Parts: sequence; structure tokens; C-alpha cells
Amino acid sequence: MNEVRTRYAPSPTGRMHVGNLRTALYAYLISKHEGGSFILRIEDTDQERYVEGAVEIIYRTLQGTGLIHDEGPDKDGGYGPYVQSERQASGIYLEYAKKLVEKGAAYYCFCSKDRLDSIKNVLATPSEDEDSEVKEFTKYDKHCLHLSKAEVEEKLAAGVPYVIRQNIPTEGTTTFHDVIFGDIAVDNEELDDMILIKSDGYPTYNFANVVDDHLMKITHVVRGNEYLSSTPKYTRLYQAFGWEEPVYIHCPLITNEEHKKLSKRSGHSSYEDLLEQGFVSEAIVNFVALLGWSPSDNREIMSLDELVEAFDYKHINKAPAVFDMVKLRWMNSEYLKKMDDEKFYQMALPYIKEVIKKDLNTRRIAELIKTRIETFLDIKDLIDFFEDLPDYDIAMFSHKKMKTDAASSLTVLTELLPRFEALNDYSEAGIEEVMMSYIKEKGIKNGQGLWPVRTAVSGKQSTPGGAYEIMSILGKEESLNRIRIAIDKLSQ
RNA sequence: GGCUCCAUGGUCAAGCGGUUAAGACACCGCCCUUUCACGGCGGUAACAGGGGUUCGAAUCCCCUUGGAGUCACCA
Repeated sequence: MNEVRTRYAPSPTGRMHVGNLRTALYAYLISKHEGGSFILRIEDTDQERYVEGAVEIIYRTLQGTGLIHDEGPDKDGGYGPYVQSERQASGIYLEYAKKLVEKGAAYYCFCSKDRLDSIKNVLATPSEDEDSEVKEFTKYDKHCLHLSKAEVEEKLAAGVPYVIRQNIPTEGTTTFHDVIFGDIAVDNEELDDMILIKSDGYPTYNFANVVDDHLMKITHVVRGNEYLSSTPKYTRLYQAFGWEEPVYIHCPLITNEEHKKLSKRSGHSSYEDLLEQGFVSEAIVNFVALLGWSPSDNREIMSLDELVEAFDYKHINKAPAVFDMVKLRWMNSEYLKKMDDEKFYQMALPYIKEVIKKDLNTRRIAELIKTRIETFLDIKDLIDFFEDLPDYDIAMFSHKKMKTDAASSLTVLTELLPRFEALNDYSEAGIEEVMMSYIKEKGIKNGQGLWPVRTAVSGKQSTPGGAYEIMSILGKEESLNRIRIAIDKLSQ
């Protein structure tokens, strides 16, 4: 068997959508599982949609996710160029399109926009629903197919704008095979004579894709399920050229909570958006890998290497998968918990510093929040009390389980305050010693003694860390000040 | 609307003719615990419906229903 070659062929139109990310990931996994090559090809045949900087985003995303390509614009593997606009400059697409014209599998078309509009079919759409849009479709009527060779030459010579269309028979069926979906047959009658070369001379995605996949010796075409319905047209192209078709792997769609295909419009769903939402790259990749596939041993937390090892494209699901942000959050928390302390500290620090302006022990704070957050964005609300004591109600001091109320808390705080004031070793251990000896002396429950203190110094009922940790981090002056404030409040 | 595809708990997802129908997230409860969290234990919850085929159907076939995708000089 030949080397497995897969490609990721994005068009540079913005951030990388998670659906595309998964497609890229699967393409990567399929080739790497077999020790093959993963190729990056930039499909920039639509100059109008081209977004400045989008290519850099693609590189950054591939780099960040670890999907390292073996060939691409920046890594020549002998099949370049890897950017379609550069390829088109050499005229290869037009050249191949002309071959098809010679074979009768394609033809020149000179129809104007107006004429095309005139053959548009409008579907009777129930307009009762406000949000129902008018749907229409055009099936080209092969008007220009019947132009004689002389007529074509004449128009070309006169400089009449043209496109080149694929000539699809009106009878018979076209069948292709997909690894996941099996054999799919479509009546040729259903297939439109799609445009291969646009009037600006650029190839359409459909055509460039087929030509390039063949020229770059791509063995497995991995793409989204939305291409399933246009695949028969590609099959006809391969057949017309006499080329061997690649193995097709159409991935199931990733949908939103409404079970609709994720789109750029749904916002929050690109790789970079997720990073901004406080997720780590490894978790995103891991999560996305499991949308539509699962390993035979049921593992869920898997590194990229483990995915490469275990991936088997024959077990990809058919049904679309909902992108569940809640589960992603869980998975992210798993990665955070497993992360070594130093790395976690470095990653969390910017988020901590956003809230903590004072000179506090941020390293200790990071340790305390590590198992309590799902994304880095959770940090803010968790630690803001360190910076400023929130305005709280004395009802905070009442807790049934801890057997505390305002009165008991006042007593505890008042009795404890002088002991803290006398304490020189204001470390967690030092503070703990003071409190434990107090609790033992008074014969009260731990909670009864500790709860009021933590509440006093944090203004909250629940915090990362307990009384010792918070007091030690805040320092003697600030924490005792907060206890005095609490005593004040409770005395009124 | 045509065409194509899909259908196991709320979500992801095992299963590929014989199982008490896994597991994970979420949710609920209990334990641990100075709070919360982490961790541990347990629980609620599914084969869309109807016909076949078969000794036997979540698994195979058909129909219905539901959902999705697609129908551009966008990819």
C-alpha cells in the first residue's frame, strides 16, 4: 500500500472553526496513525473572501494544537506550490479544464448573470413562518453546451467573459463510496453543471480541490459531511480525467445545542475563541476528537499521541454530534488539575493579576484555585475578595451545620483577635496553631471556631482555601483589620 | 420543495442477532471535609413508532415520523 497522505485545505477567511479543527485533526490522525504525511494547502481561490492575516491564524492554530504538517507553503515536499492562488498563476487549473473540454466533459459558458437569474426556480415556500426564507435553486439548462466550436472560438476571440462548466449527463446515476457512509448513488439528473473555472480565471473550490488532491497524491480525503451531496460531481471529474478516486471520509457534522450546523455566526466556536474563554489547547483537541469518535477502550482523557495511536477512522460515527460546552468545561478542568504546578501558575498568573493588584502570594493563590476552576475565566470571581473585602451581610456568619450564628461568631472573633495580634509567626502553620489551641481550650467544634474567621477575612461563605491560608496570604495587618470590621458589624 | 444522509438517556457514546443495554458529562443523594471544590460511593434517565425476517432483534429489511445537510462565478 502507498503512503497515506491526507491534507487539511482551509480557505483563509478567519479563525479556525471547531468543525474545521476536527476535520484537520482527523486528517492528521489518519495519516499519522499509518505513519503517513499530513499536508497543508491553502485554498484562497476566492479573492473576495480573503481575510488579511488569516493564513497566520491557520499556522498558529496548527502549531498550538500540535497538528504539525509535513508539507505546506512553508515546507516544500515536492508537490508545491501549496497555495492555490500561486498554483492558478501557473495556469494549471485552466489547462486541466481545457482537457475536460476536449473530452466533452466540460464546456464554455457565456451566459450572463441576468440569463442565469431568469432560469432560477423559486420553491413554493410556506411564508406563514416569519423566519422562513425564500428558497430557490438554479439548475443550469446547458444552454451553452450546444454552441458550435466556431461559435465558441468567436466569442473567446471577442473577449466575451466566460466560465467553464462541467458537463454532466442527464441520465444514469453516479455512485461513490465513503468509508463511513458506504455507497451513495445519485441520479445524474440531480447534478448541476457546476462551474469549474470562474470568469475571473480562478478555479472554483470544487475543481481546484480535485485537481490538487490528485496532483498532490492525496490518498484519503477527509472533509465535513456537508460535502457529501456534492461528491458525485467530484466522482464524475475523477472519472472524466481517468484518475483514481481517493478514499472518502466524510465526518459527521458538529452542531450547536439546537442541532444546527455550527457556523461562524454562532460566535464562540473557533479555536481562538475557546482559548480566550480560558480553555487549554490540549483539552480542546481532546474534546473535539471525541465528537464523532471514541476509542475501543473508552478512554476519554487522551493526549494527541495517544489519539494517533488509537485512532481508527472506520469507527467514526454517522450521526451529528452536539458541541457540549459543559463537557468541554469538565474536560478542561481535568487538564488543569493534571497540569504541573509551575505551568499552571504561569498560565493562571495573568488572570490572577487582572484581579490582584496588591503584592500578595500569587503562587499560593494559584495552588488554592487549581482544583476549583474549569476555565481560567473562573478565576476572577473566585479570588476577588483578596483584593477588596466585599460588602457582606452578617447573615453570612450563620451556618446550621457549623453551628454558628452572629452571636457565637462575635464571641469567637473577639476572643481570637488578641491572640492573632500577639502572633509573630503569621504563617499558615502559625495561624493554625493559634486557632487549634483556642478551639481545644474552649472545647468547641472546628467549624465553630474556623467558620467565623474565614467569613470575616473573606466576606464570603465559600472560598478557595480556609482561614489559615487566606489570613496568611492577606498578611497580618489586612486580615486583622478585616476581623475588626467583622466585630464591628456583629456588635451593632 | 427535490436530492442525500442520520436516528441508543438532556449531551457525548459502547453495542455490530442472544448483554441485567457499558462508560463519561450534567443532575440528585451519601461519605470525606473548617466552607466550596477535589476525591470516593450510589441513584434517576435511552434503543422514535409500526410492520416484517428470525427460535431470538437496539442490532437485518420496509414504511411512517422526526432531525440534519445540500441545491452559488463560497468554500
